[in-house]
Amino acid sequence: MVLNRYGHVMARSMNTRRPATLASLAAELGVSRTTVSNAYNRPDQLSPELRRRVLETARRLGYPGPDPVARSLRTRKAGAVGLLLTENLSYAFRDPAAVGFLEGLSLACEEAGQGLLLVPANPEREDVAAVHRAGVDGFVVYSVPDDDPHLAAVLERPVPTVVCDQPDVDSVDRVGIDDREAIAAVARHLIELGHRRIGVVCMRLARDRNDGFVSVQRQREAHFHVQRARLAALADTFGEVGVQWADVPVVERFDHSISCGATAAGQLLDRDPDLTAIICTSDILGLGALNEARRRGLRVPQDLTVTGFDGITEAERAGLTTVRQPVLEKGRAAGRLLMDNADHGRPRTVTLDTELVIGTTAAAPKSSDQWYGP
Amino acid sequence: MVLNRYGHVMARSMNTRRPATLASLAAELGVSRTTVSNAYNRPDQLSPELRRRVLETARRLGYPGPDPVARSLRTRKAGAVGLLLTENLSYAFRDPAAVGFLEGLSLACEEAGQGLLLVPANPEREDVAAVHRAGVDGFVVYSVPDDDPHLAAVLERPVPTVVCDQPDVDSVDRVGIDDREAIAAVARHLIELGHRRIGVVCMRLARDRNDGFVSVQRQREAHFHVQRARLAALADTFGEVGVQWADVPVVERFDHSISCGATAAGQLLDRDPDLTAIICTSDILGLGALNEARRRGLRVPQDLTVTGFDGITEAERAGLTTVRQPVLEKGRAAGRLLMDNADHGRPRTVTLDTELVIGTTAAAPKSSDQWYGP
DNA sequence: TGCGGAGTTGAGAGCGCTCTCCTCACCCAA
DNA sequence: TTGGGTGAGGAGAGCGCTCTCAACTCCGCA
Repeated sequence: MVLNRYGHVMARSMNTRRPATLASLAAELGVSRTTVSNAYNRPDQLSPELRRRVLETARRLGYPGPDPVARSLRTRKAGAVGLLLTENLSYAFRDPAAVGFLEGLSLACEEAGQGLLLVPANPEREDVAAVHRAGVDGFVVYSVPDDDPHLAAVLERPVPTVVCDQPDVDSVDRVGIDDREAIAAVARHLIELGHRRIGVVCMRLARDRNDGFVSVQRQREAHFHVQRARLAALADTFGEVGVQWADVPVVERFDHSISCGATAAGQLLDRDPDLTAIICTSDILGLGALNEARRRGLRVPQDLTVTGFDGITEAERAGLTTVRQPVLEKGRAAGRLLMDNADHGRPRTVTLDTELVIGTTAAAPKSSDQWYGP
Repeated sequence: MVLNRYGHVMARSMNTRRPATLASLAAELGVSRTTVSNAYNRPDQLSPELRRRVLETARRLGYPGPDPVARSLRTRKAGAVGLLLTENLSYAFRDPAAVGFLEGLSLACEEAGQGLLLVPANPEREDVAAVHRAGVDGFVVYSVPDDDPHLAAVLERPVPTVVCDQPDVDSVDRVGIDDREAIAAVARHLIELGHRRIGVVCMRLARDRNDGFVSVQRQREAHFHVQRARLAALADTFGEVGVQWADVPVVERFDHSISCGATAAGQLLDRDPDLTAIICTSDILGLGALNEARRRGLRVPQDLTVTGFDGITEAERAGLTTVRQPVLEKGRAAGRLLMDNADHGRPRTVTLDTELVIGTTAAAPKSSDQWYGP
C-alpha cells in the first residue's frame, strides 16, 4: 500500500510534473522520510555520503526542498510577521513617516530572519478574512482606530501582537511616543511666541469621513488615539493660558496628503483670517498648510505660523517647525518587541523620545495680533 | 480513542490555554469537523441555526477560526505573494524608486486580496533559507543580479514567478523597460548638445564590491541586466559619433545613495576635470553628482551637465534631466502578471514606456569644450 | 565471545484543516 | 406505496512535513 502510494506519486512526478514530495524522494532512494528531512534540516544527523545522495536525487527529481507550508504546520511557526495598517497597503508607501516605520520594522525582521507580511486590510470593506488567512507568528498593528474590526480580528488570533501608537488596547505590547507631551512642546513654544488665535488641522479621527470642522465631542471621542491625545494636549496647554478650546477651530481631513493639508488650512483661514498660527498634527498636512499660505500671499512666519509633526525629511527641507519622532526606531522597536519572545508576564511598553524642532515657520505674531498679558 | 483525543485536547484548551481546534470544537458540539469547517467557509452548506451554534461555541471556547497554515496546506494556496529584493529589506524603503515599485505591487496585491511577503534576503550572506521558508503562491523578483543564489532558489520553487528588469531569466514572466532605448535617448540628447567628453556613474554591477573605475570587461560581464544594458547602450550611442568607449571613464558604486553619487562624481572629476557631462544611471546618484558639482563650485549646467535615471520626485524638484520610468506601474504590472494565472503557454513580457525628461541640468558645453565636427 | 555506547536510520504519530463522496431523512409527484 | 429529488450533515482520506523514540550497525575493549 505504502509502496503503491509512493509509486503512484512518483509516476505523477515523472509524467504529469506533479512536484515530488519528501515521501516520494524517500521512496526513490529507499530511505525513510526522516532521513530525507534530516538531509535538509539536520545535516549532522546523517552521513555526508547519504546526504549527498539525497540532495543529488532531489535535484534530479526536481524536488524543491521541504514545502514551507507543510513545515510551518508541523513546526508551528511561519517565519513571518504580519503587519496591519489602517490604510490601503499602497498608501503606506506614500507617507514618509509610514515608510520610515516600515524600514525600521523590516530591519528588525531581517535581523531575526523573519519575513514581513503586509496584510491587505481595506478600511472601507470590513473584510477581515485577510487577517485570518495570514500565516504569521505575530502581528504588528500600526496606528489603526481602536474600533477597527481588523484589529479585533488580530487580537483574536492566538499569536503575540504589538501595537503602535495605541495605548488603549489591553494586555498587548505597545510602542509609541508620549503624544501629549510631544505636541504640548509645540503648544508651549507657540504660546511663548505669543500666539493665542490658533487653528488646528488634524488627521482622520474616526473611520467615517468628516472633512471639515470638528466638534469638541468628536475630538474627545476620536478613535485614533494619536489624534485624540494630541488634540487633548493642545486643549489643555492652551487652556492653561486662557484659550477657550471650544473657540479654537479644528479641521479634520480623512485623507492624508499635502493637498488635503492645503485645503484644510484654507478652510481655517476662510473662517478666521485673523489666525496667527496653524498647528498641524502631521508634517504632510503642515506642508500643505505652507503651500496654502504661500498661495494666499501670506508670509510664513511673519503673517502666519505653521507647525507640523513627525520630522520627515521633506519637512526639514522646508524648515517646518515640528516635532521629530523616531519613526524608524519605532518600527524597529515594534519588531524587536514582537520577536523577543521572552515569556513576559505583563504587557511591555516602549515609549520613544521626541524632540521639538525649531524651524523657520514659527515666529511671534505681528504686533497688532499679539497678545499682551500677565 | 477519538473521543479520548478530543477530550484531551478540550481539557487543555480549557486549562492550559491550548488553543481549541476545529476538531475539538466539533467534538464539543457533537457534530463533524466538516460541519464546523462549513460554518466558516460555506455558510450555505448548513442551517443558519446550526451555524449560529457553531460560531457561538467557537467564541465561548476561544476558537480563533481555522488555522491559516493548516488551511494553506490543504488548499494549496497561501494567499500571499513573495517579494525578493536584491538588497537588505530595509534598503528598499530608502530608495524612492523601490518604494514606488512596492506601492504598485502592493496595489495589485490589494486588488487581489493577497498579502505581500517581504522575504529577507541578505545579499552578503548566501542564506537562501528564507526563500525556502516563504509560504507564498508566487514570487516577484525585483532587480537582482542574474547570478544571485536567492533568484536561483526562487526559480526552484514550484510557483509562478515574475522578474523585473531581468530579461535574461528563462521561461519566466517579466516586466521591465527598454533600458537601452531609454538611456540612448539621454545619450542622443547630450550628443546633440555637443557633449563628447563624458563620464558615467553607475550602480553596482555585480555582487562583489568595486567602488571605483570599471573596466570595459567588467561592464560587459555585469550581472545586473539593467546596468549592463544601459552601459552598453551608452557605448553604442556615443560610439556612433566617434567616442571611443574605452576612453570613457565609468565609476561604479556598490551602495546606492546620494553621497555615493557625490564621491563617484568626484572621482570622475579628479581624474578628468575636463569632463563636460556626467551621466548617472540613477537619479539618486545624479543628485549626488549635483551636490558634488556644487561643492566644487561648478555651475550646472554651464560648467557641467548632469543626468539621472528613474524620474523620482526629488529629481524632478532638483530639475534633473533624466528618464522617467513608471516605477509604480512596474510594480503593479508585476503583481497583475503574477496573479493573473491564466495558464499561459509561453512566458509573457511587459515592457513599459519611458520618457526623456528635459530638466535644467543639461546644456551645451562651454564653447571652449565644444566639439565641432561633421 | 560478548557488550556498552556512539553513530545512523526508521516507524509511527500526528500538525489542523478541507474535500470528495456518502448517508440519511424527508417530502412530493406518480 | 414507491421512486427519486433535495438538503443537511458525516466519514475517511489525505495535504507534506517533522519529531520522538526505538532499533540497528559497527566498533573497540574486556
